[in-house]
Amino acid sequence: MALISCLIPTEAGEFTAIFTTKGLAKLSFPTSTPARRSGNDRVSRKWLEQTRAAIEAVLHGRKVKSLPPLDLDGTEFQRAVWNALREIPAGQTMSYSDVARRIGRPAAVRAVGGACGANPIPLLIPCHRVLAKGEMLGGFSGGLEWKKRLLQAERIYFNTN
DNA sequence: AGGCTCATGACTC
DNA sequence: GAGTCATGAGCCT
Repeated sequence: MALISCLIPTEAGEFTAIFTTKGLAKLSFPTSTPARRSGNDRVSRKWLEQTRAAIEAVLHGRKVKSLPPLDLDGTEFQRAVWNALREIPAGQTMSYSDVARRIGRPAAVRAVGGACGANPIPLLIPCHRVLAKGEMLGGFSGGLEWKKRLLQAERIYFNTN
């Protein structure tokens, strides 16, 4: 499967998106050393624009209108978790145990954390809306600073210690 | 098959 | 509040 790496310019920097022929497979936060080559001319303008608009929406805490098709690579369990995350509306949160219950595996709390960490498409699959018990921050693959920023954009309250 | 790591949470002092 | 433990899934070797 061909992977096409694209640069998505936003006000928060250049995100890197990886597309397959079937859809968006991965999204990475801006890095200090951005990829020199981009395949932006090899994927549909529509997908690129949907991706860019969706990222901007989340950065501003607004509802995402439309997403490109997603081409997710993961186990059944991970997909179940990711699907549950996509049902969390902007401005709302769930705890890791809430998510575990939601997918019918109430004891798989830690595994939910693992699946969140394996989420290939942060922001658009809103793993930042998953907090630990007591509105504690928990973790974030892109770094806690990003998680805080995204939560603040959605006016979501969280505890710090 | 076994061991190790967790973005957890509940429990003990 | 620090220490400890059960726990499910994933990723090694």
